[in-house]
Amino acid sequence: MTTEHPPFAVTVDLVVLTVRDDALQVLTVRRGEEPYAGRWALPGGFVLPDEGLRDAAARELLEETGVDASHFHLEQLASYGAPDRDPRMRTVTVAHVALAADLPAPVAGSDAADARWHPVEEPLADPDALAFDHAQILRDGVERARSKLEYTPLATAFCPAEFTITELRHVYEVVWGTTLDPRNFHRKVTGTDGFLEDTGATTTRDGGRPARLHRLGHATTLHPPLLR
Amino acid sequence: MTTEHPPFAVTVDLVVLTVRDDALQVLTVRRGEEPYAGRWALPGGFVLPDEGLRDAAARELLEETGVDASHFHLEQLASYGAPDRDPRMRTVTVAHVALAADLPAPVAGSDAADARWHPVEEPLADPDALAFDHAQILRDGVERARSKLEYTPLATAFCPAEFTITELRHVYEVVWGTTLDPRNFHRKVTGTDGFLEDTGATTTRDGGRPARLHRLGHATTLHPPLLR
DNA sequence: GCAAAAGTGTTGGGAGTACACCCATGA
DNA sequence: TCATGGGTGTACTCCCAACACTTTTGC
Repeated sequence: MTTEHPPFAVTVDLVVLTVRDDALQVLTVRRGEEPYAGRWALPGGFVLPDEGLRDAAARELLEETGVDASHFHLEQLASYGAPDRDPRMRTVTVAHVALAADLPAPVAGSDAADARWHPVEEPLADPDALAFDHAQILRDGVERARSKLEYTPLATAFCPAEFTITELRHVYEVVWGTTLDPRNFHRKVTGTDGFLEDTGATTTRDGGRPARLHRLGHATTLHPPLLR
Repeated sequence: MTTEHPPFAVTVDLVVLTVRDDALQVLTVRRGEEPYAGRWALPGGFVLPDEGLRDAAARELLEETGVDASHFHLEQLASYGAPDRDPRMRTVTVAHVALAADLPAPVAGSDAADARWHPVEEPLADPDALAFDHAQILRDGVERARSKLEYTPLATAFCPAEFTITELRHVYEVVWGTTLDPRNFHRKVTGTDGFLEDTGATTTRDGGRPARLHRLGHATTLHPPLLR
């Protein structure tokens, strides 16, 4: 190491995903300041001097959604630091992905004129749909979520604490954009050790015969995985 | 965003892995300066003012090994930014993983008193074996490499440009710490479309009947994956 | 010839798929 | 009784692990 330490600004940006209205949706904020004033962007902000990266992401999440971050799955995605990614200064952003069950309506933050859920399809198709390099970050975040559904029980992060197997299947179908055989899906997830825990309760909220309610079991990875 | 931009130092650190002497080994440098002077650490250094993150990692790799980074597989791993991870200042490091075939002997860099290959076992077992939080970074990097072998053709990055299937199998066995059936492995990798390309040449460098030499094919992911 | 490694054939079991079928509720 | 979704049974296919066997070299 040399004695020079070029100064950087370090931010966190968040890809907050949920399943709403049979679509995978991402939380976006409308920027109130230059650059990109009036454009949609991912929520995020500067890391504070004595704050860890994950803490900063959790704080931003709380500020943007008004809900305690301990109710989310939150993980680091990747860092983006192209020299020209922010016209104001040299900035490195540490992007995170958060997965959430259906949330209260988002609240506008201090420097966001508006906050809204958007289906991911449009910004995924248009690289200029979001400010900065946020379209690329969104692409990477969505792909992370899609692949993690294969080999972890993370689909449950999109569900309420207690859920039916059909609700879980809907998450897979929406996130992957596929259809799955309900019978085989049922057998597969109930047969994967540690994936689901039967609460004993039932519900008829989906119509038809009462469905058993489950909660997340102790597994952290799925053996065998569910493949797209 | 507010108008305050706390200053950070941004560095890159490298988990450079190779297969040598039937072991997975990592490139380490002995630190010449405080803090942690005399301790082993991962190679790395500060990102320059007009340099991208990947460019910085490639430059450090070149400085530490003396070999052109275009001959490596290099990918971003994760970022580490705990407020107290560097006693000198607030530092965020963007860790990368590099996978290499057997290399020329490492060269000591400008601020590294010594550079050496180490089997990964010892630093993986001892959290204090490396300076800073580098033992954690190494753990994450090794796990990344192990899992990527399952669903990408990345094992070839540990091989010379042309290699036999037995040499490829040795990579899997060493990185995963398992043994694999030579006959089934052979059938599996030759049957996975795009994994390998037959050069037509043969070699007897492994002894016994001549083995066909292969190079990496056009596949970027493995269908189906090879499972540990 | 013998040892060593390359490569092929065969077989049995386990997992995924497709789909028939029955169960339990609301209307 | 009918519609709707929950859940089980079954047969077929395909992949894969296990291992016998043949091929081709160096010594």
